[in-house]
Amino acid sequence: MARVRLIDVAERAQVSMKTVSNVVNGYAHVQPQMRARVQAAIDELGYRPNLTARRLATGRTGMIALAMPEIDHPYFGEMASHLAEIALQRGYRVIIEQTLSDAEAEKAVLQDREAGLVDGVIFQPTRMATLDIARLHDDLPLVLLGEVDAPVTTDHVMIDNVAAARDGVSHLISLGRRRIAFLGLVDGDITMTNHRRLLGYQEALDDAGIRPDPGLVLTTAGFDRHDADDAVDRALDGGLAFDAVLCRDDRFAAGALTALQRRGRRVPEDVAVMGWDDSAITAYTSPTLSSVAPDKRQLAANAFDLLHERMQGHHGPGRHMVVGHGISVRASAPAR
Amino acid sequence: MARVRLIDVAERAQVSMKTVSNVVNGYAHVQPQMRARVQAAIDELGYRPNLTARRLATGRTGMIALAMPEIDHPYFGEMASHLAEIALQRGYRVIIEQTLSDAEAEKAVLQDREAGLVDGVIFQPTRMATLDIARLHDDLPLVLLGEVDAPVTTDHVMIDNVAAARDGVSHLISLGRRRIAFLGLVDGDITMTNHRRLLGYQEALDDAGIRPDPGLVLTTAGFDRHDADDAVDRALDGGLAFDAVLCRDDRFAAGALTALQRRGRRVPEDVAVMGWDDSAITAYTSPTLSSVAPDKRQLAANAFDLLHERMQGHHGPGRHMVVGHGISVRASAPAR
DNA sequence: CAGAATCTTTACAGCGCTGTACATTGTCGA
DNA sequence: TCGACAATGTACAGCGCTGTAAAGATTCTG
Repeated sequence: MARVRLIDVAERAQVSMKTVSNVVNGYAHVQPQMRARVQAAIDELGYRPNLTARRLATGRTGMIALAMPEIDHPYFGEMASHLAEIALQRGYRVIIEQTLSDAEAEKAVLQDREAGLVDGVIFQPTRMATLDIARLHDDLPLVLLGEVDAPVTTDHVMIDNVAAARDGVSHLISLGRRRIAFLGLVDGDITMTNHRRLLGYQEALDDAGIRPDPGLVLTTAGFDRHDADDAVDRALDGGLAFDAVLCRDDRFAAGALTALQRRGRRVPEDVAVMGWDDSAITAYTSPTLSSVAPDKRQLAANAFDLLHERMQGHHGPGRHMVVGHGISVRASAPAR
Repeated sequence: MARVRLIDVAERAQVSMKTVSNVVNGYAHVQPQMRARVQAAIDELGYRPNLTARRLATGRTGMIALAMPEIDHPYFGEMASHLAEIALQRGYRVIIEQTLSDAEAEKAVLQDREAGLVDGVIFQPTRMATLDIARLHDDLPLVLLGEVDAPVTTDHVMIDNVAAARDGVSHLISLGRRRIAFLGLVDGDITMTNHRRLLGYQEALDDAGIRPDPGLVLTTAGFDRHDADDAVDRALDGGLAFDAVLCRDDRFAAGALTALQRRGRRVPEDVAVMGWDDSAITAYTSPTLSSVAPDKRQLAANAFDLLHERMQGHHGPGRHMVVGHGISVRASAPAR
C-alpha cells in the first residue's frame, strides 16, 4: 500500500489539506470538533507526515551535524551523547559525521556533504586551518569545537587549555613531583591545542620555580594508544628520569600506565599519571586515572546555543566561549 | 545572498534545468562541450544541489538509521563506526539514534521519528518484544541486531550466543578452572540474550562433567559498571568461592576486576576473568581483558546487506543470519 | 538522398508539504 | 438590524529537484 498523504486525510475528513496540516502542527485556531474529526481520520489512515516534504516547504531540516574525528573515541562518544540529548530537547536531531582526521573528509563536511541536509554544523577540526574553514563554510551556520587559531568569523567553544594544563601540572606539583613529563606531542600534528597546553605546563613549572627540561616533552609517532606506550618505553630506555606525567588524553595515559607498570614503575608511588578528558577510560585502568576534566556537558550546551542563534539568523563576527574545567582526582595521581 | 539553484545555473549556461541536472548527476549522454559549458556555470556560481529537494523528487533519502541503547558504550560505538564506514562505501549515510533502553524511545524509532527521513533502520532492541516491533514497522525496511525471540517477519543478524558462551566457558575450563561464575543477570532484564548465554554456560560445564552450581550465577541491580562491582563484592562477602568468571560485557568485567583486586584476589592466578564484546576496554584494564569476540564488522556488514536488499524492494519472511565469534585471549584469562 | 534509428536536449508535471491571500462564518456593539 | 472585526477554514502557488514524454539534431542504412 502506498503511503498515506495529507491529501488522503483531507479527503477522508472532508476538509482542506491545510486544515489537516494545522491539526498536525498543533495550530491554535482550530475548532475542537474539527480537530477531533481530522484527528480521527489521521488515526484511521495511520497518517505520518513526510519529513522530507515538510523540509522542502519550510526550508528547515531540524537536523544539525556533529563532525568529529572518531565516534568510538570515548571523549567524542560522550560529547555526541550530550549533544544529542540537548538537541533533542530543543527539537533538533543530530547526524554524526566521522572525519577520521582526514583533510578531505573535513572539507567535505563543510561543502557538498551537508548542503541542504542540516541547518547547522558543530565541527571539531583537526586538519583544517581556520582560514580554510572560514572560506568554505559560506553561510551555513557553524560552530567550532576545540582550540582554534585566530577564528575571526566563526563561533567557537573551548576550554582554557593553558589554564587547564597549568592546573593539571600544579596538581602534580602539589604531590611533591618535580620531574614532570608531558606526553602528547604527535609528529606532524599541527593543532593549536598542544601549543597552549605546553604553555600552561611551563607556566605551572615556572610558578613553582622548577626549571623546565625540554627532554621531558615526549613525542609520539601517532595518535594510537600504543604510540604513547612506545614513547614512554623509549624515554625509559633513554634513561629519562621523571616522577609524573601529564598526557594529552586518557588513551595516552592508559598507554603510559601500561608501559610504566611493565617496566616496574609503581603508579602513583614512583610516577604519578594524569590523563585528559575525564572519559570513561579513567574508571577502567588500574589504578584509576586522574584526569583533567573539560566540562563536556557545558561544551555541548554552549556549542548548541551559539549554533541555535546562528540558525535563527544571527549574523556578526565570530564569538568565542570559554567553558570551565576541573581536575578529577583518582588513584593515579591522588590527593596529597 | 540566496542559495544558487538549478535554474540559476540553467539560465547562466543557456540550457534547460534538466541538462544541468544531467551534468550534476553524471548522466552519460551529454555532449562534452555542453558538459563543459554547464560545469563552468556551476563552478562560477558555486552551485550545490539541495539534497532535500532531490529526496522529495526521487523518494529515496540515502540515509539509514542505526538505533541502539547508548552510543557511548564501546561496543555500540564500534558497531556504529563499522556501519558508518560500510554504508558510506555503498552510498548511504547513517543517522545514529540513541534509545537509552527506553521503551518509548524504541517505539518512536519505528514510528514517527524516522518516517520519510531514512530508507531503512538497523535496530538493536532491548525493551520491545519482537511482536510489537513487527506490528509497528509497517513497510519501513528494518533489520534487527542481537538475540531476538521468534522473529518471523523481520530480518535479523546475531552471533550464536549459546556457542559463544560455551566457547568462553570452555576456555576457562581449559585453564583448569572448575568453579566458574556467570556475571550478568540484570534484575528486570527481559532479553533473550542472557538466557541463551546461560544455556551455553551450562552446556560447557556439562561437557566437562562439572555440576552447575546455581549460586555461581550472579545477579546485578543494573547495567552500570558499578553494579558488577557490587555484585562481586556481595558474592565475596557471602563467602562464595570461584576461580573464574564470565561476564556479560567488558564493562562488567572491568567492574569485576576492580572488585576482585580490591579484595586481594589476584587475576588471573586466583580468579580468571573473561569479558564479552572484545571492545576497546579490554586494552585499558590491568591485566588486559580476555573477551568473547563477536565479529562486529561482519555483524555490521550483514545487517547492511540485508537492509540493502529490503530497500531494493525485497519482500518475504524474516531472514536470520548468524555471524561468527572468537575468543580474544589476553592476560585476564591467558592461554594455558 | 530519403527515411529510419539513435543520440541530445527540452518542457513540464509532480514529489508532499506549508505560507499567503482570501472567503466564509460568527460575534458584538451601536 | 447592520457593519466592523475577529475567528476559522479554503485554494493554490511554490519549495528545488528529477522522471517522462516528446521534440530536435545527428548519424546510419539501403
